[in-house]
Amino acid sequence: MSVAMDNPLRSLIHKLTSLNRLGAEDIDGLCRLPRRMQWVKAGTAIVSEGQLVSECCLLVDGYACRHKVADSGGRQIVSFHLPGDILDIQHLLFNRADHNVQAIAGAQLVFFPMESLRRLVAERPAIGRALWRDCLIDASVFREWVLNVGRRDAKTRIAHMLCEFAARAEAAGLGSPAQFTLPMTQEDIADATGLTSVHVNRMLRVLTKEGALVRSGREIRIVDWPRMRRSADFSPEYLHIAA
Amino acid sequence: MSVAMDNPLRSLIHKLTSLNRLGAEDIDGLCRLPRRMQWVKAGTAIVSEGQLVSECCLLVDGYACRHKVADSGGRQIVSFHLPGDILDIQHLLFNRADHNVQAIAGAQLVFFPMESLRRLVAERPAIGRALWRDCLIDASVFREWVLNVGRRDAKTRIAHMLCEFAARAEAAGLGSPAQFTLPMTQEDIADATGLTSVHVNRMLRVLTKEGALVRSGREIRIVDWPRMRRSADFSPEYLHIAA
DNA sequence: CGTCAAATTGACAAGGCTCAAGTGCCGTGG
DNA sequence: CCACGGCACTTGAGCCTTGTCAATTTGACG
Repeated sequence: MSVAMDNPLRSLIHKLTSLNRLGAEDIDGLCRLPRRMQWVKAGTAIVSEGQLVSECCLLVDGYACRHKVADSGGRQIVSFHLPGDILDIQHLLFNRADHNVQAIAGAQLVFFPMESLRRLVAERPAIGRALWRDCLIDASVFREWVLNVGRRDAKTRIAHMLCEFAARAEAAGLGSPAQFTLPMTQEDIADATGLTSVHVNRMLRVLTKEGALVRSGREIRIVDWPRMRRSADFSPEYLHIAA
Repeated sequence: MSVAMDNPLRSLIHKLTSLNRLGAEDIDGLCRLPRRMQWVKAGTAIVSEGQLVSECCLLVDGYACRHKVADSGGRQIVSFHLPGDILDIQHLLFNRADHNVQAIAGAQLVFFPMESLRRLVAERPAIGRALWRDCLIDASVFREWVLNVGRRDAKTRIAHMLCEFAARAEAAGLGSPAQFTLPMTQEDIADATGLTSVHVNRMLRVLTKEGALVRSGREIRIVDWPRMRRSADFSPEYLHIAA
């Protein structure tokens, strides 16, 4: 089987397998999908709101986010993405993008023709179930973000965002949640939490002074995870990470 | 056919048909699903966070919302629901609820055993597609709410929420978007917009004084829809309402 | 060593919150 | 039919969290 060697799809297969049991034929179908790879540099717009979309984008390496822009010019990041994440599976059933997708750091992407993916989903229901489940998890995370941005104070919001990032990075096999490097600027954190970069900076410093975390540059070390969890009002259930 | 007479499912069939073309057998399958009806009074908890869920709840009449609660005690409504909406389709693939569902006003509900629904989805892919699309629309609405709560000022937020309600009420066949009656209290509006009820009250008055809308009790008349749309930063594309 | 983006810091302004009191509406029971 | 009670809605005053503006420092990299 070409599976184990099929590097660019390894993270995808790992994720889909964790979402729903897949058979050899399912995995084979994924590997046979036509695809093109592309490397993009930090800040590149991958999908733009209003655009007609005919490909599905998988993040293989690096980081990305999805965001919307208000009339006032304010930018709201609605999710961050790690390697293995599918960035726009919603276009399986929508033609037009209702939000933007952007690379945060440099990123390695794989594009699948949406039409082939649709065919594969029709032929292999197990893949459909896995993808559907992925959409439902996305939605659950959005709900938590509405709560985060709507009902938590600045310090808690930022702490929560950091906890989520840590938990998802661990689940994606990127290392311990106790220590990680953020790919995004403080301005990005501000856009994700509905704050300003100035205030994010202040609150990060408070969290540091309180001993919840240690920073050096963008590297974060969470000293006392249970305490951090508490002060972030973070419970990982909404991420629906398989046990 | 029993379809046209099958009153409690009419709004569901209408909605699913608008999401994906359904054949007679699909509709027949829906009508044959075992089901129980229940009427609940205003404020009833329909699903609670953490609960194991084995039924799927359809809102036939009345209004409901989904919400989460922060550590601080703050409640954040993450969506409102109108007749025809499925309140917890995510439990098709999750066992446990990650948020709460609650009736806003009195509501007529239909419950389907989740297991039968799973079987139907497996047998009738067209229904699966319609439901999947419904989930994707939910997710799109959540993204817009993250933007609304994260990056718009109080007045715009509230105006946006009203526009969304009006647009969805019209799509659900409940009347013109220019005139409608809100089922929720100002406290509910506050919990949906991440504000306090006091401030919601003040902003509603400002919107009224500015001539954007006319109120009498909970009845809202939007005088100048294009202007309201503009001051709400509202574009309905994210609702993905079929043309 | 120069450049540029990102991070940091301070002073001040303001949007929205808190607390508190009062009003109006509507259903219920006498 | 009217009095009562409860909930939602209003309104005001003062405070506080967060935003704004602007200057400076730091760090990565050529």
